[in-house]
Amino acid sequence: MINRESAQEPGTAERIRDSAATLFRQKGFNGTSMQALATAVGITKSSLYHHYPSKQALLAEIIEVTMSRVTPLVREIAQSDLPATGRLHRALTLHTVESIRERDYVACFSEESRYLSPTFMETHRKKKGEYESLFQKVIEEGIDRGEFLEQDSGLATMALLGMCDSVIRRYRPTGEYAPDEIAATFADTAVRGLGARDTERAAAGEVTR
Amino acid sequence: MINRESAQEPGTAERIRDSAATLFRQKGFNGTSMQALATAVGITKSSLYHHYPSKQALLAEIIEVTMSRVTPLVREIAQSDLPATGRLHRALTLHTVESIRERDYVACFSEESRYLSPTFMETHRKKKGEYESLFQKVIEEGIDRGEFLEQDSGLATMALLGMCDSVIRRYRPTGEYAPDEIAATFADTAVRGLGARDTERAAAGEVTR
DNA sequence: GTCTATAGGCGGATAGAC
DNA sequence: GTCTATCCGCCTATAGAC
Repeated sequence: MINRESAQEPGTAERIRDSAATLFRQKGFNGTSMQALATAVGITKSSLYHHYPSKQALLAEIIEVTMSRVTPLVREIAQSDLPATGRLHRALTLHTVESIRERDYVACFSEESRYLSPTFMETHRKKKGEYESLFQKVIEEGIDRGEFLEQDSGLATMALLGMCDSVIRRYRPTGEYAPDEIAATFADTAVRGLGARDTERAAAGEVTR
Repeated sequence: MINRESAQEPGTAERIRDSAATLFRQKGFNGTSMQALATAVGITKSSLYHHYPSKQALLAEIIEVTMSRVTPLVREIAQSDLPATGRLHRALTLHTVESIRERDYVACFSEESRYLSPTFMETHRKKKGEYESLFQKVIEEGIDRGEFLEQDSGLATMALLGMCDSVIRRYRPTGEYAPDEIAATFADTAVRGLGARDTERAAAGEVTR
């Protein structure tokens, strides 16, 4: 049994998905036409519909693939054996690095998912909630153990994920900052923002990706 | 000389602008048709063009109005006589409260400005840079005076503004949090994230709006 | 699996009457 | 300042040949 997906040559469906993610991030979902996508891929507009039943389904697929890939990685960190401070730092670093490394896909997830039709949206909302609750639980544990200051964990989760998500809009690959540098700095600022005592030790458990 | 703009009854141009801001935030610039806007205002599509020459000009006007209103308020705080920590806290609180209170307009500024045509974009980029540099300068002063930890002020500005901007996407007016509460909490988290020693004193200079 | 051709509607914008 | 009528191009999506 050969696993085509994880292998070398990308199939047409995957090339379409990649180009779509890039265009959706650059021009927005509603600013990208199927014609423009077809041109980018190098096939005709009609051929797209052989691989995906609709533009909506294509967006949904991009988002789904992203969630399915990143969620387990964050879950593993969140459920590991470190102090909450270290787990939060590692999870946020991973989240931020992925947001830069796979920015086309992640941008579709965080910026363009609002254009999902009601059917797709329902599924998406649930999975996104589960993903963010991974972070919130770590924050709650950190508060309970006295690693972080007493505070509302919902607002804290909003603040920290909002901060890290912003790299998608603000990061420029030509810029002066390396992805790892940004991710580490953001995670530092984040855990310090919750009132963590020893940011240094938290950073020690950094992910290298 | 009567100032029409600041008075009671909004003219048609202003009603169009308000409706447009609401729709652009909800459905996105490219997801909002001139027909939908006309219906929301209660006039015909053609009548819109008597007040604004194009959809682009309408978006540009919304963004311009927002910048012109908020920038002086932040500038006054940034150039006031408080320690950097207090100035940053007050400025971020104002920024966040405004992002909630005038979310339709601010969302057009922060989320939809990317759809501006090159002509309008150039002007916008400059003014946005000036606005954000107000925050960056306060952060730099805070670092120089030892109020904040030694760090890259550009990344810090990205992180903090990204965090506060996220309320636009994440805040739900039906939610459990009051605007002031969110703004104060975010500002607390932000200045703490830079390593400010006394967040309490910073919060003392809170804005009430 | 890709193509040509086309359906059928909606997009932004304009002309010109009142 | 608002209307009706209209231009024309582009939109998503489908039919059906190869």
